[in-house]
Amino acid sequence: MPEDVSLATVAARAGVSVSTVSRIVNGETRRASPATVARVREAIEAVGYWPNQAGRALRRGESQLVAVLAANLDNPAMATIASSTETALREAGYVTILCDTHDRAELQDEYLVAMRAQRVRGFVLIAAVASPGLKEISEQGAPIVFVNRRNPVGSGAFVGIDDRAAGAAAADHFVARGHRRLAVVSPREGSSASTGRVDGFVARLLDQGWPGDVIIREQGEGLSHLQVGYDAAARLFVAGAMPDAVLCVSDQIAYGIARRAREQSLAIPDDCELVSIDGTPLSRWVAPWLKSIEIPYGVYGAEIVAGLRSIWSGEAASERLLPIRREALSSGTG
Amino acid sequence: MPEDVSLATVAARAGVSVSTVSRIVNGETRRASPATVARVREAIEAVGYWPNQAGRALRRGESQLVAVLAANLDNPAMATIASSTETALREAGYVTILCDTHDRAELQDEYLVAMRAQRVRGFVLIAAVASPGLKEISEQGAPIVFVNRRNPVGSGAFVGIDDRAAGAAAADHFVARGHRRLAVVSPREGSSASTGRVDGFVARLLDQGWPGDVIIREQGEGLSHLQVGYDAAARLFVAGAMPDAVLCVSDQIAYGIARRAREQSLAIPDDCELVSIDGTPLSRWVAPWLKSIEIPYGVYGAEIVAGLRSIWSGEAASERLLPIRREALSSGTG
DNA sequence: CTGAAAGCGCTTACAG
DNA sequence: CTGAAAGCGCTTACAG
Repeated sequence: MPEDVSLATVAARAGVSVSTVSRIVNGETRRASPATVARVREAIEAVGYWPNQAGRALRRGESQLVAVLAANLDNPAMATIASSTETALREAGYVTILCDTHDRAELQDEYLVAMRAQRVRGFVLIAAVASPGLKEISEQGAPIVFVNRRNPVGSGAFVGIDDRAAGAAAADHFVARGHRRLAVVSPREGSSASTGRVDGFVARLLDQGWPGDVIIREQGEGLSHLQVGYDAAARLFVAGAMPDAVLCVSDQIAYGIARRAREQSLAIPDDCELVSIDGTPLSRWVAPWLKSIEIPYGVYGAEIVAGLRSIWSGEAASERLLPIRREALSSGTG
Repeated sequence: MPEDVSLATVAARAGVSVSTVSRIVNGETRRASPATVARVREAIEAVGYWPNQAGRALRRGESQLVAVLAANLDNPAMATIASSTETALREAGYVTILCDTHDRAELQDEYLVAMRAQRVRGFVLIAAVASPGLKEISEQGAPIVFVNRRNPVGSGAFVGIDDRAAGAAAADHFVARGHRRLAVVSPREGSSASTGRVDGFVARLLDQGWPGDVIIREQGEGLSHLQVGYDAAARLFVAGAMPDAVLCVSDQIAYGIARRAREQSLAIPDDCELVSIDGTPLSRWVAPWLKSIEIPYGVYGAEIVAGLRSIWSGEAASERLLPIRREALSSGTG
């Protein structure tokens, strides 16, 4: 095991005090003689010194840890966001503690408490669920950035897309393609993201004078969006009432619908066009028939870090809406 | 922000010393009077005390942090392992620091150094790459569990499957199905897992007297296994030399091959059967044509924690080979 | 330009 | 049954 090398070890070897070593380690080299700096650096190298972060955290009263709580890492979109956040945090000098809440309120609270005990510098909540603990810490003003789903029990900094605009874009696409019977599928327990997308979709159609009864709003049950789509499609794909086109609020819902379509020998996209608001890279490989309004997951990390920084510097909670990409709508197989 | 409540706060409120509070917090209640315990517990509750982990780590000389370095969280199998590890560690009282090394040696080393500075209690390396830093810490005897890929620069505890046996099982399956022209696709830069699977597959066929020249060993280039499969399939799918069946060392390779097949209007599995060694849950949804030898990712977490524990208790590095499931081979569409 | 000293919050022998 | 004290490794005013 790595022997523990402390400031004192380095100081002894370099023949200086720990204060001096500490300053040099922290980059305060200008008020030390070049000779001392060199000697100390040599000693650091020689003994393989790395600052003990526990000591530093204790003294400074804060760690470099940031807690990222994700609802479900088995969801590729969530995993991609988590990964891009982790990368951006590392580049900014922070260390990511990742927690998978499995979309469960108690687990989320358990993590919130544990992370507080770690004195984390901030929280990133990817698809947060409502919970007493969340309410408490968000009211206390803990530094939290909400991702994809807005704070379900209050307000706060947010990183995501303009969900209503994305829904409206899908509506425009379907209208342009001449579809007549439209549906939208979302999970029964709707997050702010889901409801925003559905609402934007429906509102745009109503605005254009569509009769409400040709817009099917189907909701699905299930632990995963895969299941949600599969469940909803069972009610959607009934003879004589097939929709021409379906908006799926996520890629995984589209996968679930497609599975049901296969089982019922329906052809996607010939019998029914599917469009999602998501567009994860994986879809291009496993679901070439899926058209998507793309969410720029790759840049989430940077925005999330920017959000944390703005909170740390005392600015008001910001709302960062990233631009969606509609190019993939016009290409593809459909 | 959460005010910092320390042992001293609790002690003052309960009218006892910090020593007493500390003992009670740590469950050493038997040598304290019931009245005191009750008073302290009330005080803890009242002020919302949670032990500062930095203080505890500093004093104890070790944290409850465990570093999990994964090569690529965008790979669903890796994300699933990471998530199951995180869950198992939490249940065992540890906190997971997750790092995505993007399969890059320098990044892996950067993380290794940073995690050492955090005084993590152990490392979990999912698909480790060879790097100088890894060589150093593994030689120093740091507590490391290698997952899926064995230590590329030495030895150490391992959690994974019997790769050769899995390859052999695929061979048996193809033979039983009466296929004549067989192929196996793996990444060019092979990990211990890939090469083991390929070797086991080929060895079993040679054992049974197959001529070596009807076994195609194709390797693909690419950052992801998706790309690897897509690349390899370009050379595999040539008129007049089509294989009857292809073993893919991962699901993602199969997805890549399937994409190429679609582009060339080949029917999977009618023109060519695909079998993978992986069997992630997602495949059942997006690739129903894929048969798999299933790796039990769900139980990896528990085994990894068991591996860490055995290292901590001073036992010799263990090799934990989890049972593969072959049931999915005989079902499915193919 | 450099060092002695205090103190962050915790745990743990030790004394009583 | 309980408390005073030391010390984990660090940073930072303060003194020189």
